[in-house]
Amino acid sequence: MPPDDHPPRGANPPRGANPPRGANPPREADPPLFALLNEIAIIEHLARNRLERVLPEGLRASHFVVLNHLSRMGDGRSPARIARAVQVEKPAMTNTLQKLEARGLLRLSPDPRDGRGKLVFLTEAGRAARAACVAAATAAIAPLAGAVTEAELHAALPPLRRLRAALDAARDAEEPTPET
Amino acid sequence: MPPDDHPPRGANPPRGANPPRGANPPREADPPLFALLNEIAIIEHLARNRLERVLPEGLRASHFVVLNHLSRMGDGRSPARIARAVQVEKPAMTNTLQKLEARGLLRLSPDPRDGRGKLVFLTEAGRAARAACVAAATAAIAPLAGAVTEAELHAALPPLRRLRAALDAARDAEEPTPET
DNA sequence: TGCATGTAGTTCGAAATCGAACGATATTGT
DNA sequence: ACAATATCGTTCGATTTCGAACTACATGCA
Repeated sequence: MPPDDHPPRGANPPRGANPPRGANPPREADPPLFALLNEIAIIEHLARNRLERVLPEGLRASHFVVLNHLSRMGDGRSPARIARAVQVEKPAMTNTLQKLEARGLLRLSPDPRDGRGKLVFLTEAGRAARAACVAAATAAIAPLAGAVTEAELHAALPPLRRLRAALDAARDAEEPTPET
Repeated sequence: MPPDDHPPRGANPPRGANPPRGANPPREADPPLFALLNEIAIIEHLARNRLERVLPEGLRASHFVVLNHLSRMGDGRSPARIARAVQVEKPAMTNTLQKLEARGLLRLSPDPRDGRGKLVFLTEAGRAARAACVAAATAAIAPLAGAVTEAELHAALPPLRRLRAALDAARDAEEPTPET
């Protein structure tokens, strides 16, 4: 969701000249939840760009997320489970895992308990790459520390977690289409 | 930036059996700013999916953002200016505007004051579509109102705006590579 | 047991986004 | 006036993402 701008007090419809039918003036502001999601969309976009700039060559944010997930939550998990956890669809996870395996950062083995399934394991190179990514990311967001206080972070996190949970719940409650 | 999961207290490395080399256990938690950006990434992802589900057929979040921007900030702006405001690259904006023009939601005319430029104007259908989108989006996020209080929203917004500004500034300060 | 249904991972096609590069026009400096 | 430089919108190629559909295997129920 590429983001919108914030509303400067007096927007400037191009003055002078008259383009076909003329420019129309601005309108009112957004409701607070709208504004919040807007800001979140912008931040996500900027943060992802910044992250991918400092990541090792060719590593994408989605790759880092998988490495980080496996490192933090433990590996030996199935692709489907990882996909659900990091909120991407299965084909995207297939693609991501193939790229990471081609780089030697993880290994896929068949699940001995489920003939359909696979299990994902980090290699040593994978753990090292994850550590390098974390270091790079940490350095990249260090300059932002001055913009927000620790207290604000701790205050903002719980509501955002609730918002996330509500969005998650709202999504799950969308499948049935009972007739009549 | 597809998101990571939150760390449940005792992660469960698949017990029983021994897959090739065995599953490795989880690690420690993330620093708060990390966690915040993580949460933001998840929320953005879920919110965008939810938004696109309720938008009129074929309309994407990026399209809505442009319609909303023009309606709120005033139209008669150049594509490049819109692109900067909503944080997408120029080719993406070209694509978005072409799609919207094909739908008759806006009109592109040459800039009388700049032979290179164009100016973007909303059509009546465009304003109507924007209103419909806003209504749909408002209805879509209504169920989330219970998850976060108005006070929390107002408390969370200023730090996020500062974070956004810091990210924006950090991005601009990345171009020069002065030698020696 | 046998069949229906569900899930795992993959393939396929469509769409969006980005970076790089290009022609056209503006602007700036000398 | 004229060259150097910057900006505008676009095209191109590569990459990612998604939804739908497919095969293979699991699980539940008669």
